[in-house]
Amino acid sequence: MAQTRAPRADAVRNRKKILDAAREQITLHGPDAGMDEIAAAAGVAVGTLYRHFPTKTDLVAAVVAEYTTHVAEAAEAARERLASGSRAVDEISDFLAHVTEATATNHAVKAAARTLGADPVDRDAEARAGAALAALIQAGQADGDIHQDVTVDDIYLLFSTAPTDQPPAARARWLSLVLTGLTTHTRTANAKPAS
Amino acid sequence: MAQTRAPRADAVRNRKKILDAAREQITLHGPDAGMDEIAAAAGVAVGTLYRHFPTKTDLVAAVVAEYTTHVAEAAEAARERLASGSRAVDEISDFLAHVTEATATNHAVKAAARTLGADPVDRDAEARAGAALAALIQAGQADGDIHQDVTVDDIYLLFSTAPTDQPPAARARWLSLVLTGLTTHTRTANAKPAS
DNA sequence: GAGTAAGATGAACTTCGGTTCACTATCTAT
DNA sequence: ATAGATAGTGAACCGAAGTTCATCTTACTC
Repeated sequence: MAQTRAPRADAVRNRKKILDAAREQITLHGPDAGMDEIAAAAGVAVGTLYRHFPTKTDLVAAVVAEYTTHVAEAAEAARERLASGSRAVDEISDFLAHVTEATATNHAVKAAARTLGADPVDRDAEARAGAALAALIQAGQADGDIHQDVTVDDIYLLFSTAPTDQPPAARARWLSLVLTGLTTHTRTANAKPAS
Repeated sequence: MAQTRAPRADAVRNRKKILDAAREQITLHGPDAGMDEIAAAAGVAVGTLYRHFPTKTDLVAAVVAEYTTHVAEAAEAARERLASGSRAVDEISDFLAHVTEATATNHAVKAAARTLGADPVDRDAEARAGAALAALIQAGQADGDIHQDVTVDDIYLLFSTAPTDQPPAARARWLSLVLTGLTTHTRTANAKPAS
């Protein structure tokens, strides 16, 4: 049952070009980025775009999936680092800072995803991220740095609303305020974690 | 220079009907709510709608303005209550809970405002809300309930991203988490303020 | 190096929703 | 009661953006 033969080389190349262009254009011009614009940016005709992604919704979903995978990998990397003796709170702080940044960049992309139908998020990647995050939280609680009642859902809840269209300074402040609610540290301690 | 004579009675009536219908339809069907739909819901023809609001953006802006005014009034009412001996933290908590609720309801409206051009927010109402909020924060800090470094901008920053499409329980949890970052209280104290 | 299936092209089509405007109805000042 | 401005009506207009498809190209197979 090995029927579907390998995709053509140029098809693979184009798929990547389209995905990159889509991310870039949507980030730049918001959900209003037209299929024509994206195609042009990718150096491809509209028809090609539709061969790879039958609908605009599918295209955006694919872009979001890339992002989700990225977050999952970051979470798992943070957990790995625990083995090297790093402190869980610090890893969580860094991870969340990273996610906040990434989310800010992908602001428009996620907005576009909402505008169309919020879609089949990559369940697998989401699960991996959740597992890694749970381990980090547990470690942090064992250290006495994270409030006992904090759950993975809390993190999701807070970061699903991370400010995206604010300047970097505001985003940093937001992160600081939110972390105060999760950790047992005072605000200054958050800003300058023991090195 | 008293030239513009009083608007006709039916015009005033229709304006209100349109505003109500717009809020309702946008809340219901999101930013996609068509001008035709809104007009129909208001029991009016499209043309009438355009007489009152030359563009869809203007219409949405007007709806948002109503909301802003509402928030400003709530903030001022909270400040008034300080005179009656109520505690500032509690007033702030209640106010923020109220805003979170109101924002959840107006979720789609604000989304619509973004989709079109984020607009001339009612500067006056915003200023009034800011002044009232500043007074509340100051009082809370004097009581020792609110962290010294908290500012009005912090509140704006946090609540500009209040979760809107989450179920009530999640919104309550979110509020609790965020308040922990603002007050000197522990989480349980927030949930059950001294009566 | 043919032959052929997979892929690419882009002009044209369709849909959809905001907006217009010539016309009619209604209110209000005299 | 009447005039005339003010407001309301809704079919038609228009442009934008997603999507299709008949045709041409190109990469892989034997």
